[in-house]
Amino acid sequence: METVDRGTADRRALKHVAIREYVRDLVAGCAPGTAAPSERDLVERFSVARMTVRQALDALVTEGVLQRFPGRGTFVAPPRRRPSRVASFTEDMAGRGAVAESRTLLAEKVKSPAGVARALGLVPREPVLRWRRLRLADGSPVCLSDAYISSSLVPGLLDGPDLPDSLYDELTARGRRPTWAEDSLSAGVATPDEAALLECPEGAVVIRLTRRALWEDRPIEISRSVYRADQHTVSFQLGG
Amino acid sequence: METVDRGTADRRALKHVAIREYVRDLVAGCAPGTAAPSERDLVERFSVARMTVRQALDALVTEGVLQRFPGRGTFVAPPRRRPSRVASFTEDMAGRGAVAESRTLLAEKVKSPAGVARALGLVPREPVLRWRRLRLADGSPVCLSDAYISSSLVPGLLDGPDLPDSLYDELTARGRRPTWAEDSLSAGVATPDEAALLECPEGAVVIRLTRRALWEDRPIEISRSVYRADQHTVSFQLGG
DNA sequence: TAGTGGTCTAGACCACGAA
DNA sequence: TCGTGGTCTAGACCACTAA
Repeated sequence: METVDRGTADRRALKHVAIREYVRDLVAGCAPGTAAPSERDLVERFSVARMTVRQALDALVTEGVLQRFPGRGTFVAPPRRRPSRVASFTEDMAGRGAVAESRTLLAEKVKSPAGVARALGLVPREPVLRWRRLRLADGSPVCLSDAYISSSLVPGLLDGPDLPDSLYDELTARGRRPTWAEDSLSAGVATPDEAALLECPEGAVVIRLTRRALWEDRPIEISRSVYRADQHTVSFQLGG
Repeated sequence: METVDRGTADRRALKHVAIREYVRDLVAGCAPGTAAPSERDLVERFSVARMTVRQALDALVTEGVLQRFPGRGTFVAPPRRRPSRVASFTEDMAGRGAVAESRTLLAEKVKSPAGVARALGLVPREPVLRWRRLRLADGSPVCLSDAYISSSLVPGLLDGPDLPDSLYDELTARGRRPTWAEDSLSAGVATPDEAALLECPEGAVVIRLTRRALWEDRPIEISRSVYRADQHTVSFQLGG
């Protein structure tokens, strides 16, 4: 077979990407079960080989946007139930229709305590950022959080004149948003200090949540949070 | 181009599947970073077109078994961090190295209460299975669970002479294992009844967990469980 | 029977990485 | 420079579904 194509790698003009995005737009907002264009339709419309169309549709099928039925056609897939993503307090509150605020109690570079160093995979006493905050939803205290952040991955995070509003927004902006996390949850009662800050009775039931978050398999944040149990429920979705 | 191939759909002999499984076996147990055969090697070995090899490798890349690096080659991928799967109490305990047991307190077909009917997507008063159990780990009481199961999806589940050991094993055997679930978690104190069964002081801190589990987008189980907080921590993994 | 997706061929040129 | 993966062509036959 003779030369067919310069490789089409003219950059920024990948055909399968163009087709994929065309179809994505086309079916955006369509009800599940709506028919997508057939592969041969797309071949004609874009004047490409069928393999190219299939490459485009394969991506959408893998993403869960489309579903193929041999002999029938390609259709908009029903929305996929997904396991929970790693969410920040701010996002968690937004999902509940509340506005998150926080009051910084402590923001400093410290020598990592042994437990923190182990969890973050650092040498003990290696500097880490510690950020302790009281977190509020619609103005009332919900949770007390104490986060240790691996400073080598986000240099200068707490150095600016203003502290970031949201840790995860800041990590996202730096391309360091956690890609995976493990949350461990237990219940107990508030200590006097916790009670004072959370404005609840000493001995009130609280939920304690420890998070270990990784970015690309590298530990980036470990935090302990204490929630007033009378004002908070933790929900999460599990995959099949 | 003339006829090349009978379609190869001779059944049970899909080339890309054969190649995929060959490569999967080849790299099974290999350390992350180990080189996989190059695409052109596989083309020669199997005497197929390169597109066919790519189809095979695409599947393994999507699965997270392999990673491709343009210009370098294809390599065994590092193990992927995954979000939590829907686990049963039995599996949860096994993961902690404990043996799960249970004592059935109630197993009956009842008219669904309004709340349960709503959660399971049933008509109120439509029959559902109710299964209330005390659950133990290595012999000591850990949790009290009360599950409602949509009987139309698993007819006769509690009718046999013996009750199943594990609800999820039984659902799995019937091809009805939940594919997705949402767990909601709160904390509180034990009621006198709960305290008696869990063998803990009245007023002890407990974790309350509600699960709504779906099989193929259809609600199949809703349950409420009460855990002794002094003996239990709930962990879950979140995806990126 | 016509149309759909599933599989496959036998080439091609490209950009990129390592030597 | 050579080998790798990334992209693409212009066809082909198959099984399956719906009319």
